Amino acid sequence: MKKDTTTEEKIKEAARTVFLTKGFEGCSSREIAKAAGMNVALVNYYFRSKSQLFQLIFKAAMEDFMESMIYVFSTDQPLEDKMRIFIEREFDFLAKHPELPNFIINEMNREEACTSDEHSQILDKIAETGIFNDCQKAQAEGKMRKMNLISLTLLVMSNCQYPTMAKNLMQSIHQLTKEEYEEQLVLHKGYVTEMLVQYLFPKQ
Amino acid sequence: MKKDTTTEEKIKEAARTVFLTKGFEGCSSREIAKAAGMNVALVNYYFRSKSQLFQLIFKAAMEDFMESMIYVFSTDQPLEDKMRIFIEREFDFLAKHPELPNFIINEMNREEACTSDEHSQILDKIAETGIFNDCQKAQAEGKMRKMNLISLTLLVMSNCQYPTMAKNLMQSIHQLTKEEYEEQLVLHKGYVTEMLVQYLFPKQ
DNA sequence: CATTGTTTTAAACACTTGTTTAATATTCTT
DNA sequence: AAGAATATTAAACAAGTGTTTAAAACAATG
Repeated sequence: MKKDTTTEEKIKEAARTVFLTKGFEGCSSREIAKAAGMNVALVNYYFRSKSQLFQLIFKAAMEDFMESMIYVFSTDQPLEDKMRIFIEREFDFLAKHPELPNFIINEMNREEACTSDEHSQILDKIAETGIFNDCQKAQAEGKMRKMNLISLTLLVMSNCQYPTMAKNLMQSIHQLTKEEYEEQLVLHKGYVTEMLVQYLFPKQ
Repeated sequence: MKKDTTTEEKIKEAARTVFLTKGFEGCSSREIAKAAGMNVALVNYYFRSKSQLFQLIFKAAMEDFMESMIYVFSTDQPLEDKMRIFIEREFDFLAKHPELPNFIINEMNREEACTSDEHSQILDKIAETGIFNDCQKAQAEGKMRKMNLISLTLLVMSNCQYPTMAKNLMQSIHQLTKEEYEEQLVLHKGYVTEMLVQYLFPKQ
């Protein structure tokens, strides 16, 4: 009978934390095995190679990365409210998974990174929520600033993700403790929300 | 007599390009030597160790990273114009050095990264331009939205740097060629300028 | 030219890397 | 309980890692 958490899953969990904090090149198979309390050979026994294990983790991370967006977009609310809730949730999510954006962006920059074909389906999933249609409709009605999808996502992602990504840099520059910066993030979330909503949904 | 570009400099140049594109962990001493057309031993002959060479490169990169800001801030112009010019220059600079922000943020996240003490002087250098005083004055006069320095820098850096950092991710998601994304960046620069100026310097 | 000091090289060092192997332990099936 | 299938281990593999060494090539100085 299989244990409650199988060896395979233990390795996968350990691999996730190690890969996400150190990156593919920044860690060794033995480090992952050690973190899982397992023998090195077991890593390859279950996942054939470090690369294959990594691709598994990366794919899952990418889905986590996108999941929180999808939910909000699917709800039935005014666009402006959706934006507010999305930012709120995104900051919350990133507070819990602060390594995710750096991890994904870095590994996308590696040469051996996964082919680009797979990631276009992300957009499809988001499109399924109807958010993009809503935006186009709002733009046609003059309720939303006219802007293509790329810039729209860029504006939102920039302001939500960068503050988490640059945590150590900002702490170092401004001489802040971990706690002080986390407080700052809460404050910043307010500015970001206000700024984006004002700019994307101009009044009068 | 010393050659026009000494061996030492050749290695330093090669190290810069290799480190910036692949990161400290992503490359080997031999790779750097090869890129410089030199023997491995020479790297350590001139720089003692991979780590010491890296710290040299990192420090220089950090200064490049900050340089473009300083200049604009030192000029004698209205704050709003400074902001516009800064964003313009920052996008230009990042188009020429797209690896810089990712490099710095990543290496800051490594455990063995340089101590945080050194980086606080960055803020001092920026402070010397008087930009922060100008901001406080403008805020006191009601010409600029009240906001602490951290959020102010975060807003600007987020919107300038993230679009470059997430280049591969965005290209992949939106199925864009390198050239298409670069065009998009020019367009996006306009949105960012408009949004930040409107939000930071509200009219009426 | 001989003798310095400096620069460059090939080779070696000990160690870590990803991966495989062959033996052992454990679990499952009958 | 016996045998087959699966899971786990320690050990080994070749290749690559950062770094050092000792000898060679070079340049400068007397």
